[in-house]
Amino acid sequence: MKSFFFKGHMLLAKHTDNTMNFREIREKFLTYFNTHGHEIVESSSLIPKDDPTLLFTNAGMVQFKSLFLGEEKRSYSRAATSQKCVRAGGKHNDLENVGYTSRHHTFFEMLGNFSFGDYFKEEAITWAWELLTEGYNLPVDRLYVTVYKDDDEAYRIWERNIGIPTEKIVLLGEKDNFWAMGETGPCGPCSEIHIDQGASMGCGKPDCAPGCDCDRYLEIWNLVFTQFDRGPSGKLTPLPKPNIDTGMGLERITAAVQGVPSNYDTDLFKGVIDRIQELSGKKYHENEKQDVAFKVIADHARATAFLIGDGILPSNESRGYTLRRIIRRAIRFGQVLDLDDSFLHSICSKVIEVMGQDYEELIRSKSLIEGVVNNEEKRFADTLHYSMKVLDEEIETLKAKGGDTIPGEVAFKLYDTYGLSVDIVEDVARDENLHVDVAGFDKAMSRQRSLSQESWKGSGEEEIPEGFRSLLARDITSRFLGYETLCSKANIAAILVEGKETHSAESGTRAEVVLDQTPFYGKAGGQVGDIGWILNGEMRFHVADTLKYGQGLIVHKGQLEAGRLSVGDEVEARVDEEKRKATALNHSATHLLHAALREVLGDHVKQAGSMVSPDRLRFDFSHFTRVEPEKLIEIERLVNSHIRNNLPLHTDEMSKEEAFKTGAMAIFEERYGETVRLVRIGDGVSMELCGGTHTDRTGDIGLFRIASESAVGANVRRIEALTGKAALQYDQQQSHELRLAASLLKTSPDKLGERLEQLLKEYKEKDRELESLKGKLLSKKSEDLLSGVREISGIKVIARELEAGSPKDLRESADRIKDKLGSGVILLGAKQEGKAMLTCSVTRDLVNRFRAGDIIKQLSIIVGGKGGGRPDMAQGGGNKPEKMGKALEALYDLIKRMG
RNA sequence: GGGGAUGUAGCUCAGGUGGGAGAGCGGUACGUUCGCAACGUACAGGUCAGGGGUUCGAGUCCCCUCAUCUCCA
Repeated sequence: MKSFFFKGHMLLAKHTDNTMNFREIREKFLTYFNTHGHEIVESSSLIPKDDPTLLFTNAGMVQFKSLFLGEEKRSYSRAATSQKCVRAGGKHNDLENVGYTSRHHTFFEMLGNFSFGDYFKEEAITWAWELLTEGYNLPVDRLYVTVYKDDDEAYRIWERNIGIPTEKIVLLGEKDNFWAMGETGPCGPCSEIHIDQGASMGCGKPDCAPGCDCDRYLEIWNLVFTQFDRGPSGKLTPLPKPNIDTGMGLERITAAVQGVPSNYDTDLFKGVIDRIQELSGKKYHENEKQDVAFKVIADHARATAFLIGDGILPSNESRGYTLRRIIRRAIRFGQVLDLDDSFLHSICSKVIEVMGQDYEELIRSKSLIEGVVNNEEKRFADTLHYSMKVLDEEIETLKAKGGDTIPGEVAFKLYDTYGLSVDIVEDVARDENLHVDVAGFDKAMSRQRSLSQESWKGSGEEEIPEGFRSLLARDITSRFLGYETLCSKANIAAILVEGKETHSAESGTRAEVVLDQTPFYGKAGGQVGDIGWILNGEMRFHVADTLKYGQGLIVHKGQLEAGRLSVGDEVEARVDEEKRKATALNHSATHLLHAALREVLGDHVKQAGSMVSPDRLRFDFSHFTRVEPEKLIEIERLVNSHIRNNLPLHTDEMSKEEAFKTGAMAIFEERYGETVRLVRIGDGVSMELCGGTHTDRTGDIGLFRIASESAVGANVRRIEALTGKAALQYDQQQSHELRLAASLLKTSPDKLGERLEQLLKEYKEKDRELESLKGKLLSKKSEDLLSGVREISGIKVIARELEAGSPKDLRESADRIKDKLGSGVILLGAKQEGKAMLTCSVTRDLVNRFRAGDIIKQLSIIVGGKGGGRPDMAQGGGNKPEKMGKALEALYDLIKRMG
């Protein structure tokens, strides 16, 4: 990597000590703050937990939000992170800008240091300056700072303590330098550090300065001083303990340190761009249009790899849809570089290579990432094909009308409904010598935007209820004893009734109880909460469900059946043993199933959701197609053989690093603490990080049966299965049904298939026989009917009532008579369930004189209804069957008049 | 979360205003042919996504549900 700087950008990198690569830059940041007492916290997932307001983690402070709000306490009050962030979709959306600038990304890493009521402005500013100028050796003369106009304190620190000349301190207003989490809540002024990239990068205006929109002054670090609480009225109240929240994009600081003009010229992107060059045969920095494509593909490949690595799969809604758009945008720009065949997965592999050493989730998901991207490339080709067809039709109708401009509405419909982007429409239009009304398109677009914006309610992520947030804020948690015991003594730590804390509860009330320690397992990791009882002498509280909030708040939800409950009481907590044991069997079986799926279907299989209850287990996993029945049998067989081998299960607590070294599987959706619990089955059969409760040996499971396999959404399948007693019951039920079916068919279960085939064949033969008999009967009848033919004005006319079950039967009778009659008018009627049906048929030679449709319209009125049809055949009816005779008779008069 | 589109034979799809469920490809059988490809003939294959409603009558109109696609947030 070092060679990159020397060879490629020696000239650009003249002013800094440029031997640092991006990993060293990241490392330096973290160790710098670590030596200043900061806890180095791992990046949280791109899926924000417990936060309905966000689609993706988009800043370093996201995982600390509850600390800033004072809702949670941790062992540290200073932290530093390098946080994975995505800005695409949702409130911050940079997707459309990526490629056209040197700074925008959908995925980036945010370096940040945070103070939770600990140090404040002075330290934040001093450290930031020291790290930039001494740690990273950025040239002092090119650094500028901005300060919020009313923030005298920060101004003073910059000027006096740091010694920045006043002409290099720029005062900015609310828009640029005042930060708020939302309409209300914590907020405060901020101060940014900019680097002057030289006049050649700028707009050249005389008043160009930090804060200008051009590229000359690049913001590299934003220091936010959260010192106020904004009330609903807009009034700012100083916080008793102000916070620090800073953010510095790794990509930007790397570009600055390495002295390159664009983030895409840093070693973060070098390998990825090289791979694109190899695949396309095109060179980066050769032509502007192609460079856009290089940037888009490089950026989007990073976002794609990281999003899938955090468990997001392409779909047609929400997060999954944003991922799909990112993938498709990359594919579309691939066409600019003549990258037609599936190329993106190969770029993603390169991303994994470059970033994987610091983000092991990428390596763990390698085959999933490649498989998903491959699959998406195929799907995209399908929708493109379909939408192009619609466009062709639109162009055809446009040309037929003699127009030369594709209306904005049409372009919008193509985009909105069929997913065909405007630039593709424009390309096609150019070939056809047509224009596109882009202004009209934009108008339709902004209308759609405002409509959608109004309806945004949140991402659907559950928030922790208010009452429990306040318990967490006071550090009230419960020690979990449930791995070792199902029954223990405990003290009541809190009681909530209808979401509000209270000191005691009377018999009969529904309540939520928190104990200082408990054997009850709170719903987590897919395993349902325990049920059971909390007892004390006369007092009897039935626990119907157990929930877990935050890191360790376990809540027993249920009803006080007898006695009185008060905070501080000593009680006995007893879990329903039978239910818990059944759950444990299902949970251990889930691990075996997961392992078997990976063995039979491949490494791309990853848990995408799970539900473990006493009755059954449900397992959702990433997979691209239906699981064939043969594979299901194989999976079932594999799990059962592990059960018969009666393998031991071991659980160990260890550090996260240690656990990952063992190669254990971790589940995307879980946020793990520093110490994790590793559940091992046998000798390497299964290793998963899991907080759930398990059985001691696999043999306890007894029997494992897959009950169903189905689709949940794009790329996700679901298996439902049973174990132990439930599996046996299921089996017995199935074989009972089988025996019943066999005995009904007078055969044995093993010959049931054969017998059914034979019966179906017979059934078909009988059906055919029935049809032919019906036909014979009809032609016999029609002969009878022919005898009733009357000649009116030289036209053969038949009007008769017969027995028929449906309009179809009537029609067929009429057809037969028509065949025999040669020429004439036929009217047939039938009664059924208080209704009258009529069918009129006119032979081809007479349709010019008599129209069946007209005839039936007039006659249907007589039976109290309506009718219609074609000239040669028409049907009608009404709800007065008693008038049938009159209607039939009326035909003769009608023919007389019309003829 | 809000909007648009699609759902018909194994596959790709057609079915103006409500009035006999179709085509092409594929499948099976037979034929032309030494054989293959090709062609011809015949046949099989359908809960028109599911449920409710309007109507004498619904693939078609209305309402609900589901799945897939797509745009916005």
